[in-house]
Amino acid sequence: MSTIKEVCQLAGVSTASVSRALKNPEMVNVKTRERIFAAIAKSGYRPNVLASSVKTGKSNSLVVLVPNLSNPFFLKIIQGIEKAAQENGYSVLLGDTQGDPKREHEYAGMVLSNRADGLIHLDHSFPFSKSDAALAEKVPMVSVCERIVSEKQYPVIELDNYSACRALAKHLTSYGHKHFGVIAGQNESQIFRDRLGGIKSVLVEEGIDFDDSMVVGNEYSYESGEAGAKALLSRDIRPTAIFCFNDDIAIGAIHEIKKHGLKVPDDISVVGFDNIKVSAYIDPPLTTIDQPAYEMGRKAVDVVLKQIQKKPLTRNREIVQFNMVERASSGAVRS
Amino acid sequence: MSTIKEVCQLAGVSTASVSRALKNPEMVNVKTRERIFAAIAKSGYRPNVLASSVKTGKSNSLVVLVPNLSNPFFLKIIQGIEKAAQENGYSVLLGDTQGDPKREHEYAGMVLSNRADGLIHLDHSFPFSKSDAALAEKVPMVSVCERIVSEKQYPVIELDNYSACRALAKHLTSYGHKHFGVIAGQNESQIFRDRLGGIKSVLVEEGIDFDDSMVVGNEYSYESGEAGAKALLSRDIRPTAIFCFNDDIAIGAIHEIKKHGLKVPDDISVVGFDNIKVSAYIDPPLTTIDQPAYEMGRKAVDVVLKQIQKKPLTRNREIVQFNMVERASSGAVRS
DNA sequence: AGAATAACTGTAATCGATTGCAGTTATTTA
DNA sequence: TAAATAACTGCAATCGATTACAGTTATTCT
Repeated sequence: MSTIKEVCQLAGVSTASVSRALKNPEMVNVKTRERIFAAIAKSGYRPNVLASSVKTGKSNSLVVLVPNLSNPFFLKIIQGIEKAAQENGYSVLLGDTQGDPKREHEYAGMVLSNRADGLIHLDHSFPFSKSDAALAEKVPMVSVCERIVSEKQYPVIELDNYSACRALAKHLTSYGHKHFGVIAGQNESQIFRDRLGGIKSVLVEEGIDFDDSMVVGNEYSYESGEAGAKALLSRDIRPTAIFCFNDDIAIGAIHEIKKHGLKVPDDISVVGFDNIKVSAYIDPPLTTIDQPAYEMGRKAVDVVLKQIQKKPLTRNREIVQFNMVERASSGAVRS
Repeated sequence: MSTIKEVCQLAGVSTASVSRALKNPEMVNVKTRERIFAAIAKSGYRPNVLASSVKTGKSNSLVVLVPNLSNPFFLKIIQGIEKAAQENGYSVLLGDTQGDPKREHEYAGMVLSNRADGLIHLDHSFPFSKSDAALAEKVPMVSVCERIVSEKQYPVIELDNYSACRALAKHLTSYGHKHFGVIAGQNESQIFRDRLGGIKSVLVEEGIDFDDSMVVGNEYSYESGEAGAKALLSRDIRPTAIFCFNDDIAIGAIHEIKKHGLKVPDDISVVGFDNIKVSAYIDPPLTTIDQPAYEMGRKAVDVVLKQIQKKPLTRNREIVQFNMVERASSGAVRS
């Protein structure tokens, strides 16, 4: 690997000029500039970005914490993040935390050790360890989907989960459903409260009874969907419609329901959340809430970059639009 | 952000001792060490990893090039990479290339500019630009699934695609199928040749006619699966079994077949490749080849780390085991 | 033509670490 | 107890850049 010095030698100039030729070409005379570029080409010189980072104090990287890389919904967000980062000259450090606080601390620490300039978190946990909490105060950090629980209110890109679930609930009640089940994901999160709140608000309006024993599940996975459906099907009053808090859960639930010889939506309607791609391809195609995941990723980058550049944020919570996608997994209740 | 100097002041020692206390604790007396750690704790000091990287010449990062982040199979590989990297003190820089050579060059360039120490490529293209080719000679690089096309033979972690497809083909011929279709992914790759070769070898043995007009598709996606199935269904002699070169394609194909009012597997058997998680949950569950994606990711890290540490590689091609998973999407041909 | 200004370029300090070498103190050994 | 050795510790050079400042040359203005 050749360094800036070798380029100097070849071009007969100082390191300063080489550095300027690359960063601020207009500062150096066109003739010398050409000589420098020729030397760069000949030597195969590549600036050591780490060295420059030490001097400038900017690593031009963002670290992204993902609770679960298997979830295609997160992936779509990450794609958006990655693209936006790249367009802004940033690179993305990926941290698959599996929800493990130790791993979160480790990855979050990258911002403290100058490996990254900012942090995008796809979860609600405060990712720093208690001992790092003070240092974390001024760290550029955004969360997507979930609000981070901490004293300081970090910016968040989120959906109006309450309204989205109201839309789903209205959709189902309009079909005449009266008995509902819910298969949730993490049930200590704000998302959980918002979504369940949205559902309940509609049921109250419609005068439909609902109690929390019909809420099961605590993980966003196919398996949890299967287990949740199994549990709900064994109830005395079997629900005729099930809200699943993401599409993976819904896919698992549908699988289980069919295994019991029941039909979706004839016997039970199922709705999901996220609108991952495969949801349009399963049988029956899934009614769900479309979240603009890619856009959310891009927005997260915008926000964290603004923080890094110490530009003011117009707002601390960015609400993105949802869209209910009606497909064949939901239908009229069978009389 | 406090630096090593502040810790020195607090502890009353030189920078050398602080550095040693962190990297080689046994080199410094236990009493001073304690003083240093106390000072570190008090100041909230975090070593600047970039500064240390400049000195040591190691960034402790790997860059991973992914042609398509939406593919859950790649994700599983990435999970393996990420975990193994983390265990070895490396972090992962993610590059979603979308198969675009420009983006590949850009990400591959990270190794040349000291941002990363090695490169894991999930595709077959040579990721460096022609102008960087010379510099790339000694870059630690591995590919997973696909062999990189270049003069130099880079190590690869791959499956015995030929044998895997032979297994699928035997499975289908044993069910009496005689008319086959293939929906492929990229059809200039080694994978394509190996897989098609495997299928054909069995058909030849069984005396079954097959010609290349029954091979369609050029992308690993649901849409391509749909389009491919549509094309195959319109043929004069409709295939009774379709090989799909990944599970996404198979899912798209099944969707399309059902849309035509046909049944899987009664009318048409469909087999996939990869065994992504959702394949067990679709209807009918997919017969496919299980690839140990997570393990492949881990192995890729092993190999690239060996290259980085200039340890000898035992072999240049690591073949991992496949496993045919028989599910309900394949069955006897209807008489 | 001489002065003022603009346009380049180089010197050297700096970023925040790591590490070879030498110096100091403590511990063994004879 | 003196000499030899081991165990620490600090000085200062170094990694590969960036950049304030000053110095030099070229251009413009009166």
